[in-house]
Amino acid sequence: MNPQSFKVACSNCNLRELCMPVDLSAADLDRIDDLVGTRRKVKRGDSLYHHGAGFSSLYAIRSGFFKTSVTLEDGREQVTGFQMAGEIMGLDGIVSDLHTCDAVALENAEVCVMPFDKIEELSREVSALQHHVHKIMSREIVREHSVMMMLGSMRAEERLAAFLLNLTHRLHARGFSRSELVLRMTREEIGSYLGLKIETVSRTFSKFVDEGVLEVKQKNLRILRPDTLQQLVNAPINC
Amino acid sequence: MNPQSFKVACSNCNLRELCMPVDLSAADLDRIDDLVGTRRKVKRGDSLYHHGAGFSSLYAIRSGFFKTSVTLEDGREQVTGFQMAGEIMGLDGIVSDLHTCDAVALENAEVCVMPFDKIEELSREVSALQHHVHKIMSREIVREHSVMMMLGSMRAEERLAAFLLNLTHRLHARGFSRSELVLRMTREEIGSYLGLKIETVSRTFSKFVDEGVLEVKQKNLRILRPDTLQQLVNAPINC
DNA sequence: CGCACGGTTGACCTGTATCAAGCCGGGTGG
DNA sequence: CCACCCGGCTTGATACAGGTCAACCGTGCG
Repeated sequence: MNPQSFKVACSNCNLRELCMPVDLSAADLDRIDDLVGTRRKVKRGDSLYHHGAGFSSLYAIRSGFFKTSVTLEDGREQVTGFQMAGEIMGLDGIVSDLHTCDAVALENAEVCVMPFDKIEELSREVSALQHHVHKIMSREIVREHSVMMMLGSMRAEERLAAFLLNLTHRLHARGFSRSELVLRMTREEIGSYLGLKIETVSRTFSKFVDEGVLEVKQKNLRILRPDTLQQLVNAPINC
Repeated sequence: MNPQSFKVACSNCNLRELCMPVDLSAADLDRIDDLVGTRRKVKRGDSLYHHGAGFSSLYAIRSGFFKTSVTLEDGREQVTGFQMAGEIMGLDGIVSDLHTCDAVALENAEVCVMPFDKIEELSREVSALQHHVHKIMSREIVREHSVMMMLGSMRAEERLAAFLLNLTHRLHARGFSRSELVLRMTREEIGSYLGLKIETVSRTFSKFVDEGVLEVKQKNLRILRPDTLQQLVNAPINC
């Protein structure tokens, strides 16, 4: 087999529109193909990087599903996000050249490794890429604002509703169903992300089922009444 | 008076080491002086920008104190941060060219207005600036992780302790006392930031006073036993 | 002087945590 | 192929941190 066929190339990657700028000239696209040095497979349960490790690259998820988390000295873990295909990981490492969170694969995954010095170098020459990098970081900041809103100002039901809507929204953008999904994380990980204990997550799922909003069969969910979830997210406090 | 004396210049700004790269050549420093188009004064209570407004610039705080917040449709406000001299605001606007949060001055303030297209242009030529911008955004992401940890996994006392240590840490970096500080925000704003109600914030302050950890006289605080606060948090303070 | 606003404190309530028991489904080994 | 086990999940009973409601206080300003 021709070794060329193994060449990593963004230009023919079907996730390109998710992780790369859209309006590139053919010449720029060619150069961007060089961004991805290698690919890396990560087995379910293994970590892509962990806190304290040196930072050198950003990672674009080609397939699979990750969680990122930070940990307190006493062992308390806070899940800071769940990442899926087309999303970029590793931004936390830029500021101090050390990763500050852990990234663990929740299912077998493959990522494109993009050395950050290469990204910076190419960004200086391709302004569309430069702006794209800025947007990715800004998007992450804005996402975290909404997590802060969830954690600081919402009740358990509202947090879970917001979480489910966010997941389906992102899955739908990747061609999956709007109403059916498979959770890749445990109830405990959902709880950590939402600032809730596992029992509360479970009870809230059950409540949604009782109300006919959701069908739950282990990790398989079907959203029967997305409108009800949506109302919960921006509902007045005493409903 | 010579109009030159009014020229905005980072090169002779005493906050430069806080908001600009440290190791610039004289030539690069010259160019960076052009980044700041204008300065803008913001009166206490006024907003620097608000959600929905178009994005065009980042802002470096020269003096004063700000809060940033996001708001739910039903009016619930979540304070996402407090910003002081030398810190950069406006990063939330990059992703969609619209601001998604409000920035309100908690005391009369002055900011340096840095048009973002200029920042990008100059970043392409001065790699130290480019990397600095990346670091600022990454730092904000990491900061928000620790807020998520606070909101998701800490109890009221721990949150307030973490908040106070973070504030004094940043104030100390600006030459202020490690143990005495003046709160520029209300108890309600602290509560919003920490995901607590005003009564809980007040009670927790009182508890710290009872325990001899803190002296509180309205907005004036004196930290008597920083070690006790540190133990409560048992985590390194980032940012 | 008196009002208004931010803050404190007390009494009580409730949403979520905690503790505990049991269930379910998938994997393993006999 | 079944029995068992184990990890993830659910459910119930109870506890408690923090929320809610309400009264009051202190300071600063008109």
